[in-house]
Amino acid sequence: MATTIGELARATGTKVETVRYYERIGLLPAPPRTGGNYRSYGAAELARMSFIRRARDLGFSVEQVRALLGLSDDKQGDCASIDAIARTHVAEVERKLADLIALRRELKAVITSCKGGAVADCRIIEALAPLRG
Amino acid sequence: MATTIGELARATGTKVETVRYYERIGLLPAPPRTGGNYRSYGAAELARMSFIRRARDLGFSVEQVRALLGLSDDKQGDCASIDAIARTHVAEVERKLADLIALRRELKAVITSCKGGAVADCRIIEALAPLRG
DNA sequence: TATTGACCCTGTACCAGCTACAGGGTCTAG
DNA sequence: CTAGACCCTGTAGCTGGTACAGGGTCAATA
Repeated sequence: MATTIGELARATGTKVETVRYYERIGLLPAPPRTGGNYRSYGAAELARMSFIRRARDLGFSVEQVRALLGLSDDKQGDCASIDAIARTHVAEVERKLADLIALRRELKAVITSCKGGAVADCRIIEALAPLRG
Repeated sequence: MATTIGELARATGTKVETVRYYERIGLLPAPPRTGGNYRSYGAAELARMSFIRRARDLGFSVEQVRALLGLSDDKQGDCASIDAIARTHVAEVERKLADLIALRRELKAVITSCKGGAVADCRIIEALAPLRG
């Protein structure tokens, strides 16, 4: 049943160093050790690590994951706080999305019509340095 | 004509510490100093700082900005390398954009239908912890 | 003239979220 | 019995700044 840190990492698609890092910052509890001082993980840690990994993949910050874990441990608690964290996060994602779309538009405007001439006539450089234009 | 670091920062929409940081990492040359050891900037530095600021705003990395500055200093050089950097960057932006769109789709799937019940029945937590489902 | 307050200086430490060593120990297969 | 894959701790590095601490300078005002 018990797995090593390497197996846990492989099973959750993380790196060994990352698992140790999560332990250090208190996301993952310190597991028992074997005689040779190896970390020995059970099913609960595997589930917790999967949860962390999935939440991180979805872009939740480490602090948001910490909050989600704390809230999810309290089974009697109210789902509303969890919902609030998720909605805050989706709002952040939508803001970033809007920023990137604006950025792409500007970048494309800058890039148009470089015909490979000399730098002195480069439109990209011109577009980047409005004070010289 | 000569401006202080504070004026340069205000004129380019940066912070004083950031200007000093750019000098430290070699993006902006170290300017002459006044008798009181204050940095004294001229028009060239202002133009360079504007360029840096605009390129950073457009999401170019510091190393990309460094390369663009190096290339743009060589007026006889070929515009093609500049074009390549810009196209690489726009490709990165489009990749990030696609990632964020996928992320938003997944997040929204996770969020649907939280009715404010107990955490034990929270669909968000369920969606995040596939191993428990 | 003295003193405030806004500005400037250097140097260092800190943020997120890992990642990459260095310099060891342990375990397993051949 | 030895090679190699794995594990351990601890520390330093990455990006792109930001935030002090502990001072110095300069212009205006009382």
